[in-house]
Order: sequence, then C-alpha cells, then structure tokens
Amino acid sequence: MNDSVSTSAGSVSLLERIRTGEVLARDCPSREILNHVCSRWGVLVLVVLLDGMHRFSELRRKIGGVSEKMLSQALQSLEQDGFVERKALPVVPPHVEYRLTAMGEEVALQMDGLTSWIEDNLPRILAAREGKVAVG
Amino acid sequence: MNDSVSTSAGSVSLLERIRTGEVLARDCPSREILNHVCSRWGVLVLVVLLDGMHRFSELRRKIGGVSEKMLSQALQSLEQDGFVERKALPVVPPHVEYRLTAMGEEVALQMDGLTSWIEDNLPRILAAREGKVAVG
DNA sequence: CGGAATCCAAGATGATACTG
DNA sequence: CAGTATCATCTTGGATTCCG
Repeated sequence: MNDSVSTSAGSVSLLERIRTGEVLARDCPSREILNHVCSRWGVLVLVVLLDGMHRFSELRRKIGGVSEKMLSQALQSLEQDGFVERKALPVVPPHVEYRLTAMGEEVALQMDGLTSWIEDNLPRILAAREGKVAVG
Repeated sequence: MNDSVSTSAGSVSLLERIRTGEVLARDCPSREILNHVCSRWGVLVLVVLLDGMHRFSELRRKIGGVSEKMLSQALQSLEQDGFVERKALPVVPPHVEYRLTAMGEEVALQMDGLTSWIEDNLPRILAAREGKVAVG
C-alpha cells in the first residue's frame, strides 16, 4: 500500500523523502544498507574487523558457525557498500586482506555498541525471558 | 591464546581486545537476541517505539511494507526478550498498546544510533556503491 | 588459501481468509 | 481492531565439489 506522504499542499515529494534517507519508507535504499549491516553475519564481521586487518580464514575462525559461503557473501555486501576494503595479493597461495574503510569503522562502532550492550545485559535479558516463557 | 578474559569486564580497554567474546561464540544466547533486535522488522519497531506508545495498526502504518504477520512476530520476539511491553485493554473493539520497557529503551537507543547514522550517510554510501557496481 | 558453483533443507516472508 | 491460520514463494544457510 502507499504510506502517507503528500498530504497537504506542501510538495514533499516521495523522492525528497527518499533523498533524506527514511528507513521507515519501504522503498528507501537505506533499508538495504540496514539489512546488510544487521545481517546475521554482517554485524559480526564488522565487529571483528574493528580489531584490524583480517584474512578470510581468520575471520572464519573467529566467527563461530559461519560457513565459507555466508562469510564470502557478507564480505561482498559490505565491500559493495563501501564499509570493507578487500586487498588481494597476487601470490601463491592466495593472500587476501580485509579491513574496514573509514566509513566502515563508523558503522562498526555502532554495531559494537549494540553487541557490547547485549553482552553486558545478557543476564537481565535472559531473566526477563524466563519469566515469560517458563510457564508451562 | 589471545583473550581468555570473559566476564570480569571493567578495566579492559575496548580497543585493545575488541571483544572476541560472547556474540562470536556460535552457541551463545546473545546471538539470538542480536538476531531479534537486528531483524528486518525488529529494528524498525524499536526505533518507532522510541517515540512512545503505539497501537498495532499505528506501527503497521508507520513501518512501510510490513505485513500483519511479520509485525506480530517481531513484536512477540521483542516482548519475550523483555524489550517491549504489551498491554491489551479488555474492550470492544480490541485496543492493544505497545511500548518500550526500560531495557527496551536502551537497545532502541543503540538501534536509533545505527539507523540515524545510515540515514545521515546514505549519500556517501550510495556514492561508494556507484563506484563499485557501475560500469566495468 | 580463497573463493565460486551447485544442490538441497530450512526458515523468512507475504497475500488471503478467517476469528473474537 | 488485533490478531491467527494457511498456503505459496522467496531467501538463507550449509555441505559439497571444483578451480586458480
């Protein structure tokens, strides 16, 4: 369905709203970016890369449970969005380095704030959950 | 090994050992919480509720593109984690209110930081993308 | 080593219809 | 109004295999 916009005589066009980057608008490109950085593996990649350059297999080892395919996919999304820089050295065996761009470090700090908060408050959260679902 | 530090927290420098802690462990419950608040609709629900109490259909109207089912599901996850409080008034027609708990407001602030950053930097991000995906 | 390609299972998502 | 139930579909995720 169409959502709000253009109510009064004021000519607030859809394009203008999109240009300002409204995550609540279904057609805004920011939704896609949000999904990339918030994706199951994307957020973890960002947090790990805050620690500096990593090679593919280092990332894979640090991020518990990620498959090669998913890691590769997450890295590609983040690289396309300009958050991660990929440098492949022309050697044998292959040597590829991943690191955050300046912009990537900014988002990564946001995600680190989130993951840190969750880790710090995990006991509180789990306690709240027990009180809700336990009844059975 | 690198960091065997776990929950002592407090005196450990953030930038020195960028938490390779809980969220990176595949079996840690924090992963599930992370996925709830980072889910496609969960993050938007949190951000909207930062504005105060909302009814179901108000949320649905504000969050462009969400279906009833997905909104309902996101709200249930967030309620279970103790981030959202649901109050159903016994009237006809039904009247249900959703609002953030104290804990929910804390996470919501984190997510708001993220979404705001994305909105503010969308032009930069899209520009970076153009340079990558565009013509070969 | 660092992927890409393929196949398949599982889960997310959405439109529709229905209920209290 | 605020959901739930159902079914069809699209996307994720993982294991395997192959390549430079």
